[in-house]
Amino acid sequence: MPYGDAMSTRARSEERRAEIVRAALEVIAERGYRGASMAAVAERVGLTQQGLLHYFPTKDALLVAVLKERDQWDAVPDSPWRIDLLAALVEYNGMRPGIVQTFSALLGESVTEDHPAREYFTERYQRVRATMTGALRTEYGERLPGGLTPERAAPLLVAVMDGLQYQWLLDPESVDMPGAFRDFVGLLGGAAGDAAGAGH
Amino acid sequence: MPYGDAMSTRARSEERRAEIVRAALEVIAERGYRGASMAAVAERVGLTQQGLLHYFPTKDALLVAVLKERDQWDAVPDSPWRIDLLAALVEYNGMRPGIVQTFSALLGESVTEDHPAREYFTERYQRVRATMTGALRTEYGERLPGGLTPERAAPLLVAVMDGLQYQWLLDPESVDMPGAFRDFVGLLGGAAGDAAGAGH
DNA sequence: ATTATCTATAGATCTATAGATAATGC
DNA sequence: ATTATCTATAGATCTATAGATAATGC
Repeated sequence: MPYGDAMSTRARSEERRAEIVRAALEVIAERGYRGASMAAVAERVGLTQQGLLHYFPTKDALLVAVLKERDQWDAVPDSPWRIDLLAALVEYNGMRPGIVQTFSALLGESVTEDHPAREYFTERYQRVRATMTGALRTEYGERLPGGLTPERAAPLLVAVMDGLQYQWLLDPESVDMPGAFRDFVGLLGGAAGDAAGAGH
Repeated sequence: MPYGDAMSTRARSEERRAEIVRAALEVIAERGYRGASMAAVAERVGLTQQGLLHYFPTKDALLVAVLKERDQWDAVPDSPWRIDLLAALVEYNGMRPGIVQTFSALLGESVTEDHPAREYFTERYQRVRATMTGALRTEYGERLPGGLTPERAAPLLVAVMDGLQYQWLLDPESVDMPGAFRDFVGLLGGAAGDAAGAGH
């Protein structure tokens, strides 16, 4: 029994799959999806390209697994998200540039034609905007600063998260991603500081 | 004289180059940079791939020309930008999804390793954040809502612009990019509406 | 002379299929 | 039987080089 334990074939297979998905996340972070080759992923787990195809019969099948992984990752339940949890998530993301890079690269590619992740991101954003709308309403009620409603603030919240990721990935020294995100939350909360132009 | 006019060889050459760069913008919008082939660009201007290499001897050389084009495009002079001009730019961008898609795809790819546009975007963002800081200071002075300074608001402004582009490209029906951007500007200006949680 | 293009082609990759071999689990 | 891998390989691409041909501009 070369594995030295009682793991079933099925369990070992699942573990191998997970290992492959992790490798794929890395390779996509480095080269994007279109630039990632099955051979590069295979090599990273010590398989030949054809051995990898035993687990994921096409490149797209592997991408699907990667995207599923993401959904579990920062598993935003459709239910209640709190804004302070969001800030904590951004803080946490600041400690794992690899994952952030994988999905920022995928998001960027996804706007190109026929990209296999396009539908995934489109639907994900609809869902996330709805979730954020709910979180904002719970936290701040119906009226936000600037005369905004939760519906109108939600896309901004999402945009800030994504946009900051690009600036931070390109230049982590110059951009304090979690700090900037808290700044934005403060803006929505109408926190301290002055109203516009008041002081000087 | 097959061209029927007095255009010099040099001028015709320049025109051909411009034509090629336009084609490259399209192909990159459709497939990203890594996914774009020189042959696809060549075909679009009615050349063979090798004919194209006469004008741009490598794929990277063509990318450099594309990025230069961009700098002229929304030529943000290092000098004064006004916030209302920014809003107008976002409005204008809403009418040219092709260009937005080209550069959103490039930005996404640029975070991957050894991407030939990485340095370009890193430097561009440093410049743009500085420009925006100046514009915010001119417009709103030293104190912004939420206790922000122009320095801290600038990365948020940039992030909102980029992030909204992705949401809008993926789902133009659901996202009013220019409207959302104006919402954000209103937030910075401390416009109408209530302070946090005031009403309900 | 220089410029604009073309044909031919080398040399790398890439995805995916076919089919073999060995080990594992009923 | 099923699962895990491998070798071999077809069939597409891709970038880039070499070298020819024809037209343009001193």
